[in-house]
Amino acid sequence: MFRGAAALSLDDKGRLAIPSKYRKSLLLDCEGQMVCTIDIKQPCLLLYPLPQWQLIEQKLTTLSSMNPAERRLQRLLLGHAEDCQMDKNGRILIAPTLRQHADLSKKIMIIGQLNKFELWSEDAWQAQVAADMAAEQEDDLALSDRLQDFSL
Amino acid sequence: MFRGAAALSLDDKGRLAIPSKYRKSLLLDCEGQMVCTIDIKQPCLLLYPLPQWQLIEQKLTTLSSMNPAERRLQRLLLGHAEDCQMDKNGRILIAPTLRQHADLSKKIMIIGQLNKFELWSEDAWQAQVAADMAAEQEDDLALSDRLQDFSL
DNA sequence: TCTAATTGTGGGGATTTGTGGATAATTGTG
DNA sequence: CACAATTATCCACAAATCCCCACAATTAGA
Repeated sequence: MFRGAAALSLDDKGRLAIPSKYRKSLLLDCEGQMVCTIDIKQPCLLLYPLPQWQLIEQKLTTLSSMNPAERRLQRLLLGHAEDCQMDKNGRILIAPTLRQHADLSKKIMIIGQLNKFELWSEDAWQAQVAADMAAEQEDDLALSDRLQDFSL
Repeated sequence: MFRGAAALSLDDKGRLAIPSKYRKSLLLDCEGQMVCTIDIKQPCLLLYPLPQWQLIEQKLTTLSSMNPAERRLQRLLLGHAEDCQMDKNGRILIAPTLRQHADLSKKIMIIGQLNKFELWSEDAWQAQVAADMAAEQEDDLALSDRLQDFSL
């Protein structure tokens, strides 16, 4: 499972070097084959090892194409999904369309989130963290059931 | 289970020597592998032996990435989680980002908290203790159900 | 009180990693 | 079929990281 954040940079060709601590497990899990798509709630990209992505695809097929919200989710996720193959140096190429969605320029953050990575522009990530921290400081009167009993 | 507080110092490279009374059990439990992340309510860091951390990760996987509050918790905890491996001298390296979050400079407190440690700057720790003591002096009109029945 | 052992601290050097650029291969197009 | 444009592979340098050794300080024991 992936965790942690790392700063790295997109080069002129749009290549992104995966931090070496993740490379070994990616080669084992999926021989470097990944799928990148957009996040529908935040200005970031989601990067899945192929097996993890296939689970998502399965779930998506169970959604009804009659329900507009579910249909929309399918269209957004599948429509933006791009195959990414790690090269011999542990780098992947991010398609221009995707780069645009997350406003990725030179300075990038890659964030491990268990079954996937999130890709953020450095500025957007810092803004997000600040916003998240601020939200956590407030008294959450209506915490979800799952969070009520969450102990760290 | 860990308890007690100890003062120690970060060296120039950001390394922290774990007090020797904890080292043996850490080597047994997890061969010195730990995970450090931020505390979302307080300016301190949380340091878990790997097995303890994995329990947290399991709980995090049950949360929905559609619910904003649950997603926020995942992002903050996982996004700031760093692997820490004790070196031959019983030291761990604290990443710069984490140091910054808890405002850690030279003088540090490490606090045993059962399944984890807390890392505080010495100043912040003393302020926190004072604040906690003051809070306990007040009449707590709205004690939680669990505290109502708590006897020491 | 002196010695020995353990713990805390500092620093040098080898290795790995991230990044940029050059060359080779492949694809698409006229 | 040839040429251009894009993509992949390889190489090299610089920077950061890790690993090991050495010394100081403290504690414990004789």
